[in-house]
Amino acid sequence: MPELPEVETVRRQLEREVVGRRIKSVEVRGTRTVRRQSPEELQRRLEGARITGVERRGKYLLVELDTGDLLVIHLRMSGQLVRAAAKDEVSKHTHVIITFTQGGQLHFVDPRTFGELFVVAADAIDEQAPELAQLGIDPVDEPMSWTTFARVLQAHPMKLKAFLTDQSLLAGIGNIYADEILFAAGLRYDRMTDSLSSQEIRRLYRAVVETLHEAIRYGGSTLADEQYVDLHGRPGQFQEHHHVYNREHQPCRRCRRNPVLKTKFQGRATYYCGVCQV
DNA sequence: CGATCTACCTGATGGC
DNA sequence: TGCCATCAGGTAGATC
Repeated sequence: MPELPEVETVRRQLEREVVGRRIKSVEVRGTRTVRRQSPEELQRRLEGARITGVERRGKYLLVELDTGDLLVIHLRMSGQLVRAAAKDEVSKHTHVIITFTQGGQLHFVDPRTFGELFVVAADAIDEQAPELAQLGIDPVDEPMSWTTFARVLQAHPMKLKAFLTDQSLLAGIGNIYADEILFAAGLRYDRMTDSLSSQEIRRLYRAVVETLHEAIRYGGSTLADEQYVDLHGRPGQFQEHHHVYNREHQPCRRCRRNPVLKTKFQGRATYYCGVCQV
């Protein structure tokens, strides 16, 4: 589900909706969502804390607390953060309910239960959450020059889609946006990183930055299963602007003649135009 | 070291 | 209808 644009959409909404609020109580249901520490520890460290900010690194959300702790949230495939009222009915797959002292709740909903919440001390995050320390450059949060991009690209010979989705090199790009970025750059998913001309490197760099920002502008992508909705339960709109993802057999939006092709790469569906991408 | 697979889950969909 | 296989935005860990 959520990749950088969806997580960033939720981050911006959280910034408006929950910063300044104090956590009154935390209810953990089920055993999978809070698995790195006991639910009791998570509750103890959250209850009474005031939220001071919401940051994002790649696909991770970092909710900053006035206690010096961070609430780290990863939505994985099917996680959602949804605002709710105490009187609202709690859906079947709601695994964590955070209630604020001023009223209102935040629900963590996740049918597939791959998503995760945990609390760490902000100053111990690198030791206690090594997966965060390993993240590469976030192309939206940490704008980089195209020469920096080129250096990272050329230092790691691999196929372009593997490069784009490697969270330790660039943080935040997943299966949808890798395909959309490669289409925008006019490059095939299986081109090698070290085979690109400097013009192609610049095209890819521009495509990374522009595609992600454009997707954020449209509130991210929601597919037919509606696994991604924003804080207010609303779907994104960027799927209407996809050029290749989920468009197998439909005409390429650039050349308007050739059908979008679908193949499998690294076990994932991969969409591309066999003519416009070289 | 990289690549390839498998596991973690529920639910939707399509073929028979 | 039902049953079974396949697939879905992600990532970590095992194995080769």
